[in-house]
Amino acid sequence: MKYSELKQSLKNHKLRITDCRMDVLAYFKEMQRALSFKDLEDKFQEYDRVTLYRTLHSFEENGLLHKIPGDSGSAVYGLCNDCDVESHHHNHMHFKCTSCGTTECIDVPVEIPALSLPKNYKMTDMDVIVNGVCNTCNSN
Amino acid sequence: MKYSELKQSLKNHKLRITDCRMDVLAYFKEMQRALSFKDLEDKFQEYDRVTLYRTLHSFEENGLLHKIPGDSGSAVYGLCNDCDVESHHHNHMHFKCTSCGTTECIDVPVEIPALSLPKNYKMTDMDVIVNGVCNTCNSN
DNA sequence: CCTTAGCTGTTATTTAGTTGCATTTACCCT
DNA sequence: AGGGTAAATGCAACTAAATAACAGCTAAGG
Repeated sequence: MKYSELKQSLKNHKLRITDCRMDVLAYFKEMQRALSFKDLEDKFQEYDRVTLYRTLHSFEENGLLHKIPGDSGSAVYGLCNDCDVESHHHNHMHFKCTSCGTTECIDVPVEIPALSLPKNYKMTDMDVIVNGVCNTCNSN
Repeated sequence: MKYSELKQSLKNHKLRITDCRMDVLAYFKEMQRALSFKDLEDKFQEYDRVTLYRTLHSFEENGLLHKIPGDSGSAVYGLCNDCDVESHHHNHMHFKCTSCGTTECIDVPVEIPALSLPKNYKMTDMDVIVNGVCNTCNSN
């Protein structure tokens, strides 16, 4: 991904251009899968832990990343497609591979079914996590 | 819930009968919602933190509880309906209230749709977390 | 009873995430 | 351009969450 595009992406989300943010964003774009804090910490030893935490938070806050629910303890983040500072909408699925542990965003829209929720419950949105075995692991 | 029933429930899942396990299980049955480690720690100050952790793990391992994915950092557990040591199957939904933060198991089966997963991906199961406002919070 | 596998409490350690503060930097405005 | 300012960074200390090691105790089966 081109430098100028990354820069524009940060600007679009009202974020200042800094080395750390550029590198982290580029890494997300490159990897095309959900990354944990640990992934970043391993990759970017030149940046302070705290800075990486703050980078993740600012990205999440400004609609560049979304936090993906996971029972694994530490949080995992994935790139948003068309979110901005005002509106977050993540109507896609997440696929978690039980073999290699990686999480990916799958471009299958979550169609909200006519849920028969108990009386007086109101749904705003929905997280769907599909567990299984991914492409790469299936091939081995 | 009767003492003898709780006891039988533990036995059915091949777990020894201990004070801690009886109390924790009773609490889950009584509350009828998902509980976090912190909930237990607050409730049962007579038991050591480590023991409570171990109780949760053993319950999970033996099919008495299932871990519910959540982005909130610490894990949340809900009672299983018909699981045992061998087979876990959690085809029900989870409802997380954005207002009070509690998570409940909703007895609506997750009907696995004809997902068009990317090629060579294989699904084993699915977690569905419905976010919204619950009964009690809606009434206030 | 008595034995023993397995549960418990204690302490210590690892891992995850946050806070405060001094310094530096991006970027807006003439 | 270049200067002022709000924001980002690095560092250090701190809180919280989870796990590990080990010695003593107890449930359950004979």
